[in-house]
Amino acid sequence: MYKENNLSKNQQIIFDLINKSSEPLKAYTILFNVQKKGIKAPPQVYRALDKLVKTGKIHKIESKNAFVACRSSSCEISKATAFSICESCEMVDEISDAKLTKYLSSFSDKKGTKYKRFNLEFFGLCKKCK
Amino acid sequence: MYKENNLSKNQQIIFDLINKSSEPLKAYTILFNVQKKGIKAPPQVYRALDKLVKTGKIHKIESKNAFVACRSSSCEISKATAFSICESCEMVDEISDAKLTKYLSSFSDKKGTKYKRFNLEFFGLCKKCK
DNA sequence: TAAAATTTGTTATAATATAACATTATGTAA
DNA sequence: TTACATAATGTTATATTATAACAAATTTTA
Ligand SMILES: [Zn+2]
Ligand SMILES: [Zn+2]
Ligand SMILES: [Zn+2]
Ligand SMILES: [Zn+2]
Repeated sequence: MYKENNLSKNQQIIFDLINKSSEPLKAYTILFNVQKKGIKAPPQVYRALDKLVKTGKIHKIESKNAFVACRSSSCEISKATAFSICESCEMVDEISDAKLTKYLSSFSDKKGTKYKRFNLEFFGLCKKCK
Repeated sequence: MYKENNLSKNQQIIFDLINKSSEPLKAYTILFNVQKKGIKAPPQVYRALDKLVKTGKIHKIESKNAFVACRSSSCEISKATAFSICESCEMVDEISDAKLTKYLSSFSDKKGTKYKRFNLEFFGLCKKCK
């Protein structure tokens, strides 16, 4: 049962829910929505979320404590994530921009230190809200 | 009493604590440390933190739910924040890099949308931990 | 000095996340 | 196949982070 893809039962249920959602989902929203499928307690949700984040299938929007499915090819197992967040309607889009990714991935600070991962969150108004 | 600077009593107490700290402080760590000064309950801390964030005196490190004093001149009331975060020792430094700020402040996505604010968090190992 | 805006104090509770432990399922290799 | 290791699950309880709601005091503005 677990061989066809690399997700376990709970991971698949939770990924499917996040993946079909048009907006970021919070852990307890997820919990309420999967209780009918037998996932009853917070640790089951958080464990699946942790794994999905680790494998890059989803990302956490840190400023919202919410999760979205990865829609980008350039984030490469979550080493380089960028999002646009609407301050009015809460919409979140993953930004896939090769130049931006390259610029930030190769960024080094004044001491010459390079970083192995970054997360960038842009805030503003989306098209609908402008 | 509130005229000499623009901070109220609780705001000043909490700002002083964060400002002299070498690491990000969490709200309940702050609460514990200011109880001897008469700040006894979470809302008092969170209200001061909200105001300090709004006025740009401190920033929230979203990935850590913790707060640091602003050390940059280029973030201009928190429109453009960037941090380096050590994954080992939890150290956080605010990055002041005019080119980076300019690049991201003028960034527009594929649809031509510009954003009015961003927060960037870099992760890696600091000098001590390498 | 009166009105408005801000800050404070306080209690209770909501929302987010993890610890700890027992059990079951799955992958690997002798 | 059996034995072992690893990963996933189920469950209860609890820790951590954050806000609601309301009353009172302080400060600012006019
Ligand atoms: Zn992605
Ligand atoms: Zn919007
Ligand atoms: Zn700053
Ligand atoms: Zn370090």
